[in-house]
Amino acid sequence: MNSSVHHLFREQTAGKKKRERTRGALLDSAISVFASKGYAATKITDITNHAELANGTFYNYYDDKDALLHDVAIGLAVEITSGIDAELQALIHAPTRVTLATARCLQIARQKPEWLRVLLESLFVVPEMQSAAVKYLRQDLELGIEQGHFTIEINLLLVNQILSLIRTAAIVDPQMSDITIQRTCEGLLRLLGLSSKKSANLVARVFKVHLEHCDA
Amino acid sequence: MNSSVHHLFREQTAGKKKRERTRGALLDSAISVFASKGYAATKITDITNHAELANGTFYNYYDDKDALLHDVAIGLAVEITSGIDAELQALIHAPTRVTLATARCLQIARQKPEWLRVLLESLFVVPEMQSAAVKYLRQDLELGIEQGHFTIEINLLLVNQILSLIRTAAIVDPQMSDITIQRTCEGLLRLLGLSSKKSANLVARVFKVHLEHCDA
DNA sequence: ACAAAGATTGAAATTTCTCTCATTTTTGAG
DNA sequence: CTCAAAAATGAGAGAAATTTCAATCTTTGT
Repeated sequence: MNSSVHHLFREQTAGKKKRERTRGALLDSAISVFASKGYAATKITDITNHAELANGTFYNYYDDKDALLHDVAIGLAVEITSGIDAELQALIHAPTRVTLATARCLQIARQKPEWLRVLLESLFVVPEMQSAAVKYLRQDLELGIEQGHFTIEINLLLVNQILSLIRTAAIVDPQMSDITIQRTCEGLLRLLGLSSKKSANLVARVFKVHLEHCDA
Repeated sequence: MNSSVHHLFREQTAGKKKRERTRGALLDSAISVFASKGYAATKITDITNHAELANGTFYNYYDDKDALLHDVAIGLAVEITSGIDAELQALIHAPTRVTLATARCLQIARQKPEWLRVLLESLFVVPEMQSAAVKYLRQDLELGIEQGHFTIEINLLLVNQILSLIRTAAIVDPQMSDITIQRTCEGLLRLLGLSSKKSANLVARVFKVHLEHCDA
């Protein structure tokens, strides 16, 4: 049906024993089904059908849907952040770091729309997702304040406001066009205290330098 | 159990015929139950029990939960916006209008936490809520651009970003303390292009002039 | 006060999932 | 290839909701 569907977990478990491969199939199917029907509306049999497994097989691996979402979310988070983290290594300018991280995150959402949708749902079901996101962000925010770029106070509300801008992009424009990514980055920088002009300039520059060969 | 529960719809239908009064009871109970258990987890019988009606009575009024949420959301939206709208009549300074509207909206969320929680859930189930919110906001955004205060481009993404800041306040701080309201207003103004300093000053001023006798 | 229309009731049929487990099939180490 | 262990199966019991509807009660206009 959709040749662009990715199989993160099946790839990760390709060479391993049957048990791990089946688990991978369940996790990949969970991503597809959670993304298309929403977590709440998903039934266990939706997932096992999609994975072409018997309904009972699910219970050899997980106690319930929540436990499955937990593993899916952790897996996705590790996959996404490890790549972005590596790319940011050399960057010391906090606004650039934040912009690039956000843009990369949203670009992944374009290539793999299901991933971000599932991750965003997991924020409210898997508590450790929230705190992991907060931890990552806070470092760059502190850096930006030290550097004098961000003229705001760091608090839990602000961090959640930032996450909500990313969430909003995914909801308003599931296709995640370049313009949506840029506007989201600009909005984020304005939220952190940069002027409209500086935000627009920085986003333009970051796209030119780091993202020009990555268009949809 | 909770003397602070409001009965918007029962009040609205007090003098009317039985049919309308029962509908009002269902709507008020729906607000309570949706807010306390969440929309997805709410069963029809939760609502009829809360309204002290037989389970079958629900089906004399609505086909399903969605139809009920629709009526609840419309009713709440009208109630909230009409009050705020009246207060904003005389104000012509767009940033002040936006700040005051946001602050009032969040103050209502403090007094009637159930209302905002239900409204926010409805944004993704009742499509016309989204467009109604957009219509209201857009006027003030255009005004602010004309006045030279907002240095942004109006688009669907921006409007949803604004709504998401309000949503975030409700999620992060359900108590809706004054500090959360202020930070949300400030973040909103920064998102619209005001500097951190101007945002903080304006919010302080608006709270002093319009909101000083309204503390929790 | 009366009766027809309108509204409510709650037991029971129906639907929809979850979860178990005895049985069958597959796997992979020797 | 063999066979014990591992994994998968899917029918069905059980739990939890939804929905229907014939019977009953309440309202309201006259």
